[in-house]
Parts: sequence; structure tokens; C-alpha cells
Amino acid sequence: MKPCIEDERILKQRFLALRDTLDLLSGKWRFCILLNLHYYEKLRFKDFFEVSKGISPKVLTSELATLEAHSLIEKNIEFTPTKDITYYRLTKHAQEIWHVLNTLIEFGLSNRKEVISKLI
Amino acid sequence: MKPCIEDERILKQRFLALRDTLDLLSGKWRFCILLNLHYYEKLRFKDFFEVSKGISPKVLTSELATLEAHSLIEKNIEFTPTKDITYYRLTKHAQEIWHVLNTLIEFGLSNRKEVISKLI
DNA sequence: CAGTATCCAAAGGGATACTG
DNA sequence: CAGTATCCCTTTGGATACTG
Repeated sequence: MKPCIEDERILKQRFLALRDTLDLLSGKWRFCILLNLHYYEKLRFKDFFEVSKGISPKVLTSELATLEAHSLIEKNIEFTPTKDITYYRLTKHAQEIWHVLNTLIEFGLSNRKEVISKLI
Repeated sequence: MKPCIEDERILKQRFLALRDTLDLLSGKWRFCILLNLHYYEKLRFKDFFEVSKGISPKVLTSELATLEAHSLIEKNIEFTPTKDITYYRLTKHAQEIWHVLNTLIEFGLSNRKEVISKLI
């Protein structure tokens, strides 16, 4: 079985890029966090417990760290006379992700339609 | 914290659709199988062990079953005088998935560029 | 409030032997 | 050849108590 691929190097890069993106979105909470940051613009650590119901602090910490490491979210500190408040926001770069999520959503909708039509 | 969403029903559907798609692609082997079927057009059970190196028969069985349940692949049997051969193929509907995968790939590439540029 | 630390349960996946 | 069955390990995520 010979491969039908011309340039294996480029193919491999694309393969890794795909894996990257899937790893990034696959966590149980990751895209949920992104969606919420999209709607609310900025959120504090405690806010996530309200909007992403069921997440635990340990998991939240690790998910936020991952997203930050991938430059999708960033921490901002607002200094006030009495206290400093840390907020999480989407980065500019993360805006690109809406296109991705919409594509996934459209496929999901059409796939569901397809699956259901087979059942009926 | 009040939601900034008008039509919660539609939002929920889109959310579920997103989850569907992610679940579908998240498995370690799922999109690998789809890619291979795309390149080779049809594959037998045994062929997958050659092209998706490292997959075990148990896992392969379950991944194929899932993909078939979602109408992304289908089984065809070719009847010959001596024996019947079962092939797996992509369904017509699965063609849509290339658009999805390409979007994920493009994002992965641009994300990697973004992450690397932060490191330098 | 913003996390850490600890312990635990469930799921995903790997290796391999077996069956029709 | 096309799968099943079995056993085991690692990863992921959940509950909760604790700390600066």
C-alpha cells in the first residue's frame, strides 16, 4: 500500500496542527470557558463557577493555564486603591476561534440532521 | 450576572452541536481514520493496522462503530466467487468534514505561529 | 478571593489471546 | 481475515479541605 501523498513534510505539519487544535478544544471545559469569555468579555476566577456550572477549582486552574499557554486568554490585573482584581479575557488572537467554532457547530447541526434522517 | 443571550433555545442547540462534533473528532484515532479513508478511498479492517500505526483491533472496532453510527463511514461488501470482502468507505455526507478539518488545521497553524512568536 | 494539595472514580486506550 | 474478550495502565476529571 503506497501512500498517495506528494509532500509528506507539509502533510505532517498539517496533521500536527490539526492535533493541536483538537487537543485544545477537546477538554471537557475548554471551549466552554472560551464561550463564556466571549459572552462576558471578562471574568474573575470565582465567576467561572457561576457560569461554567460544575467545574472544580483544580480543573479550572489547569484549563486556564493551558489556554493561557496557547495565547488564547490572558490575565489582566485591575489595580484599585483597596485591592487588585485579576480578570481573564480572550486575547485578540482568540477571535479567530469563532470561525473555527462556528464551522464545528454548522457541521454538528448538519450531521445531526443527517443521522436523524437515517433513523426515520 | 445576567446572561447576554436572547434566544437560549437556539444557543443550546448550537452548544450541543459543537459538543457532538468535538466528541466525534476527539478520539485519538477518529480523524486519523477519516483522513486515511479520504486518501485511500476504501480500506479493509486489516489495512488500518498498516496505515494507522499503533491502533489495536479492539479500539479500531469501536472507532469504526462510532463513525458508522454517525453516518460518516459505511461498510460495503464486495461479493466475489471465492469470498466476500468487507470495505470501509466515507459516506457522501462525510465530505463535509474536510471543510471542518481544514478550518481546524488553519487555526492550528496560525495558533502555533502565534505561540512561537510569543516565545521569541 | 484565588488558587493548591490530596485523594479518588471513571473513561480511554494498549497488549494480546482467542474465535468463527 | 474480521473481529471479540480480557486484563491492565494512564489520563482526565470530580470532591473537598486547605493556604496566603
